[in-house]
Amino acid sequence: MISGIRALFSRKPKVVTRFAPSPTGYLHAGNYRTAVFSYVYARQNSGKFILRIEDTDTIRSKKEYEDNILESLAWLGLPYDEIYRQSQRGETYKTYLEKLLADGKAFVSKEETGRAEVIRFRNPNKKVKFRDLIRGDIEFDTTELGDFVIAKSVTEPIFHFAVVLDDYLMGVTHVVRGEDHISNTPRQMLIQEALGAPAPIYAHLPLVLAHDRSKLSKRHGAQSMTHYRDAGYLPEALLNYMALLGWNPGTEQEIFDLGGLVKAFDISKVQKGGAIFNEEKLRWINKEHLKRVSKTDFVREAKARIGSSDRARDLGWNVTDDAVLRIMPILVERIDTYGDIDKLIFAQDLDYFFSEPVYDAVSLKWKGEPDLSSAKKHLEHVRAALSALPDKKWNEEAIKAAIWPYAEKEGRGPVLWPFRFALSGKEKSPNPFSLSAIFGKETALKRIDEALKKCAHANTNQNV
RNA sequence: GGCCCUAUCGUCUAAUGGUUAGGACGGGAGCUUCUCAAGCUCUAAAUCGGGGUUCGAUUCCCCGUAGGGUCACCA
Repeated sequence: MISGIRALFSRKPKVVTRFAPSPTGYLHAGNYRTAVFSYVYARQNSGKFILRIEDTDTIRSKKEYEDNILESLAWLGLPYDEIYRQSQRGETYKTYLEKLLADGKAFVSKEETGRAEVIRFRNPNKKVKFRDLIRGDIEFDTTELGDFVIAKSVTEPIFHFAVVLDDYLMGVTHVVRGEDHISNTPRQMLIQEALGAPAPIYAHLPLVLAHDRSKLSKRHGAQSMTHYRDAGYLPEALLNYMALLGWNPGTEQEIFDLGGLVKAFDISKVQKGGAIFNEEKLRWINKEHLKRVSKTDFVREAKARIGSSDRARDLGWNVTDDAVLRIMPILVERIDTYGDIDKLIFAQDLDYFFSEPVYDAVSLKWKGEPDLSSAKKHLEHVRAALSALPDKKWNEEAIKAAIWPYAEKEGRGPVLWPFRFALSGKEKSPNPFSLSAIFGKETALKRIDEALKKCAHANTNQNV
């Protein structure tokens, strides 16, 4: 009773998970997904999420990698409640290592290779079993492990020892990690027992695979998360995609935000087999999230990309918030990621929004027509119809209504092609009604006038 | 090789002892406002093999096979 009340007041979370990357490489899809599942599991149980930098390998650990991991997690929106670095916990490891030595549960061993002395664990040689949240019961015979090494010296613990002690001391209740750790689990449980620590609940996630079905790793097919950021992916799309890789809600819903994920996630429904990372699907999910991005966010990002492009500089574009906002619908339907905006710019598909089109008069000619007389006639009609349209009715629907009956009568191609070409100067572009609406009446009419001038000019030249 | 894990369309997956084995991405075809994009509709595409158990197995069991992981004084 009393202890129950005390527990109530100490507000100790009943679930504590951790993400424990070693800073020996950038954060990539494989370890990111482990972080996602670990984080979501903690959140949905009102638990605590710990970030622990496992930098006991002083030779391979690098500050730049730690920075990359922290930066990626911040961008992806997975805040941790506590952070630890194993390199700062030397005293703690020393204390417990000495205790194990004193208890005879570990011993200093003379070596023939490597360094002269290391600390080995005295293996009780027994069977250990545990119930994995994802895979069910797993049993190992630890005899084959021998007296394995747990530290190079009392001040230099290695992975297995540091992990077990830290999880114990930090109160980690659920260890969510990759399947590649399944075979590490028995020896870690042996260390727990020697330390008198309770065994946490394990959940071994299936691996994220490269295209050849081998484990995704830094040197094998994995891109850093910051790479996806720089390529213009949305963090919420990465979160959504990675959550779906190895898990699904059992419904047909595929688009989730973090809150939805926390609600729907069920660790027992996590897949057992590994899953290949598929960028095509990621792109699709990114587009779905892009459609939901606020105008403000979209304009900020798109404006930055367009404004800083070589094309904008070379052609002297005036890239304003308003201009970007007007072309937002066109952009959204043409891109999967913000990075695709750069491709549109490079392909010169945005030129006509920011500068006057450049083209030859002959391009105005609809296919199969002998000369520009038809184009000229239709453009004149279109110009008159548009010019008669009041300013306040200058929107896509009204513009279409003003032109459509005429196009139906005269032929859509012969009318619409020169109309659109006059506005964009491109073989491929959005339809002339959208373009007119975006450009505004003055610019639209001016461009048609320019096209008409080209027609006249071409005819004159022909006559001479 | 030892130990461990896994096995449904190309990919991510749903279903569960009884379904025409469902969805999504990608592919193909068609429709839509000239071109493009987007959208919509349709379509091809899967239960690794062999034994059981069962009236009936994709589902349960066994054996193969395949793939993966792990066997460090890395994590």
